[in-house]
Amino acid sequence: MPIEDAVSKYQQVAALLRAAIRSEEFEPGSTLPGEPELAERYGVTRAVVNRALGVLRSEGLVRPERGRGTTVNPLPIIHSQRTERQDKARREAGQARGAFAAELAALGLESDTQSVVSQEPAPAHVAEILGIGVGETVLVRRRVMSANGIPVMLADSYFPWDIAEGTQLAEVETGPGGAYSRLADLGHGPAEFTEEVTVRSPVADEARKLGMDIDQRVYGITRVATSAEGRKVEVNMMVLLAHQFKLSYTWPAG
Amino acid sequence: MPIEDAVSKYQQVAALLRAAIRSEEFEPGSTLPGEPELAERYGVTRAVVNRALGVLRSEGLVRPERGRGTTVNPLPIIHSQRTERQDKARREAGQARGAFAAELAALGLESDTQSVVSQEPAPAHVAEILGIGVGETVLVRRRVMSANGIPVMLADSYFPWDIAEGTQLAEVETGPGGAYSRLADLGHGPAEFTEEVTVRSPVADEARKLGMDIDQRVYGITRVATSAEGRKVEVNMMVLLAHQFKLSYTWPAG
DNA sequence: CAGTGGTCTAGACCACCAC
DNA sequence: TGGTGGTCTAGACCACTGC
Repeated sequence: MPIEDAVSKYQQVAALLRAAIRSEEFEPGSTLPGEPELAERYGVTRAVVNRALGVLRSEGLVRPERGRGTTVNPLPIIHSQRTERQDKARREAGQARGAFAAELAALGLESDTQSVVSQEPAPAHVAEILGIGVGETVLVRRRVMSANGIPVMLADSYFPWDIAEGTQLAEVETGPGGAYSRLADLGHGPAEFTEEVTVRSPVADEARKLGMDIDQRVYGITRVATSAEGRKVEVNMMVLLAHQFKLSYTWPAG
Repeated sequence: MPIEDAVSKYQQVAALLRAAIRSEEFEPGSTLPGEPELAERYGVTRAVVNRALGVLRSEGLVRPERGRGTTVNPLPIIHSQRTERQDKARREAGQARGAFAAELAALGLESDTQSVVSQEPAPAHVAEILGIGVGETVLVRRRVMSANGIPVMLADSYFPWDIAEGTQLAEVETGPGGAYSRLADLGHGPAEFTEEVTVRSPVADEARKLGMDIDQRVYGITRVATSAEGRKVEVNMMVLLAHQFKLSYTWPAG
């Protein structure tokens, strides 16, 4: 029995289970023994096991479900190349769906994107960035991206209405090269990108859409695309499961 | 009494306390009422209040301390301009301590950096990136950065020994413009940077150095600086309190 | 229906801090 | 020494799943 003092029991149980998962004693996608059995195995009460599993759950290692048991996260960490996405999208024009699909394919994962396009009044954050009035019309493209059927990312893009109106940006399929190629066709090709990254708890709506637990964390990423003329031509507000992504950025020395 | 069903009590208590903190009913730096008092106020047991505070603690909103009470996080979110740090450092050559100090000054915070320089065998990650053998000598600069006396960030920089040996890089004070200026003086000025960002639980050592709770999260950022000749001239492994930082990146369209 | 995990209570013991 | 938060037990009830 490796259960000692000085560190709390639930932390020790969490560490043991974490090690068992990392060593693939419990394989990705498999189901752990029930909490009562684990409690007996480690000589603690079920409350302690439950709390230990809560730690692993918050880290995204396991997903406990009432009635079904606790399963090990089947997905590997996705490496998202933030500064190469737009390039890739262009290079692969006509081929796959773009950067997200390519990044998943590199891991042997299936990708899926559900898109909804609509015309809406601009929310305050977006209006401020785009330099328009709150409530003025914008084009919104909302996407839910999944890996092997598991939703891992939300992305809501906002375009100024005077640019997007009546163009292919307002269609579900944006065509070869994606939205940035259409912006370029329209004379508003992005020349510079900015991303702001925070880590936070999900709001209820995000947790529901991503099928995640409230004690897990998300990246909130806001990307702004600026044209050569200095106009903000897109605001993309993304929400990613924090434990599921590695982000990488490359830039030249200033 | 706004305590209802459908959502768990501890989540409701957490939401009420979160709202009270955000509305500055409890000001930054102030101490909350004790758990027994909060339990009575909300009509729940102390266990529920304790768990609710655990939620806020994991979000970095409060810091409960045994014997002392629970205080509200006194620090605002620090906006870290990742792609402008090197520029700034050069611009302000001779003035303040560089990007970190400038970012804190913008928020009216005091900055402090504790540095230790040593000569060590290269750990595996670092050796692989620098293209040297594991255990070969590297110069290591370890820093603990604090805001208003509270440690918020660790940064360990590794330099190839053949570049750094006997230079000002091996001194505690790197001089005007910082380490990157010295690399440039030595003919190894960085031409490109890459940062990889993950979010994870802190290891015990990191949690101790940062005075944080184990259920909070850190950014793990690995920055690699590459010279014009394509040589990796620095690896900087950073650990930042995740709830305390917003990261921003700017880059030109490819 | 039996088994799962989620939550809560009541009570307890402890380490720690300030006085 | 009294108050703080951290943890644990024992037991209970519940929502949910799958048979």
